[in-house]
Amino acid sequence: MTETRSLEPEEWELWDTWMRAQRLLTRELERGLQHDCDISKAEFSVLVTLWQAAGREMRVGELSESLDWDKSRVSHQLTRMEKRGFVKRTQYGADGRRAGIGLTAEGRRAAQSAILVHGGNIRRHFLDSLTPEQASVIRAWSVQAVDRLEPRRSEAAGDGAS
Amino acid sequence: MTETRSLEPEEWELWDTWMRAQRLLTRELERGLQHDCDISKAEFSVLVTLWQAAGREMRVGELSESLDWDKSRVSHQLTRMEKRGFVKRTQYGADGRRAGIGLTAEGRRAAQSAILVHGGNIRRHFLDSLTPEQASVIRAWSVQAVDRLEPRRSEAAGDGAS
DNA sequence: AATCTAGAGTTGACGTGACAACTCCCTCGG
DNA sequence: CCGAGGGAGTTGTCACGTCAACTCTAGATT
Repeated sequence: MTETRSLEPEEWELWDTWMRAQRLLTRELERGLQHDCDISKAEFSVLVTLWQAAGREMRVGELSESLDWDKSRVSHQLTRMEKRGFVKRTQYGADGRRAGIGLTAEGRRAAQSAILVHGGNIRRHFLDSLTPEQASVIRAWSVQAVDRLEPRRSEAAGDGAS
Repeated sequence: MTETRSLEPEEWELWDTWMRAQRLLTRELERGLQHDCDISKAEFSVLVTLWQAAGREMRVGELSESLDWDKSRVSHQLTRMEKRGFVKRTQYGADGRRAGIGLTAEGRRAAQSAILVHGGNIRRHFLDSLTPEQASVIRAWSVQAVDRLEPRRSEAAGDGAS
């Protein structure tokens, strides 16, 4: 105990700088999203996921699984987005109350435009700042970290290429 | 504009995986902090910053600058932490109302223990997962990103070492 | 069939974070 | 002396995120 020493200054500095870089980058991107598309990062995530479902309605559980969000978080987010008119909850079965989630016309419009704009921002702020070597190291570390930290989804991660 | 093409699938996948890794890692660390030390990441940040001031009282503006947080965010956080008994606001001048911020005894205790425990968690979950090459690439990218995204603080980053 | 239970979804409470409006005091210019 | 302006902090509001408690339905048990 007395000499756990926690972290060496240089270790702490690596951690701190890395965290700071992430925070700055995500903040910048979120600001861009808000400014250019008037939607939040959370809204973007939901829009993209539903967009990728290509018109098919999703269930809350599917969204939750796919986004790796708590179900209640998804529910709260859907409530907010329903108020904004981006998504609608529909009845699933004939009698039951299970909700299917679909994009409204406005949701589709917002999703399409946001994907373009935000994609461009990601390229400008992140991808273009990486040397090929950095890209490959970061990719490798990320895959390894996700693998280690995310028990399920070990296979079928959906990464298709390479 | 018409053919921005947004992102290639492989670019998108790099971005997505990286974000996912970050999210998983920070979630894990935050859970550890909450579970082991019963404090949040935000509380930890404030405690550490005040701890590093070694007893000297700080001003809200200094905290805000040092954490790179909005001043109102600092103020809200201090209100909550004052309620929990971690910090206290003291009068600064003889007559004025400028507040100095200091740790309470309980705040000092919490800070000390959290720095140890959390440091260990950072090592286990992050530092130990890095090869030397990954560490150096990530360090380089982070420095470069912070430099690009954080106009002020170009020099005198305040972390002491190198 | 009556009930138990597991799963899906919702709700409420609360901490977190961003932004804008506000207060207070101090200083500067008339 | 008075009022304009500005810096430091605070407060309000709203969106986001987590946890625990709740509701409702359907399938399982008896």
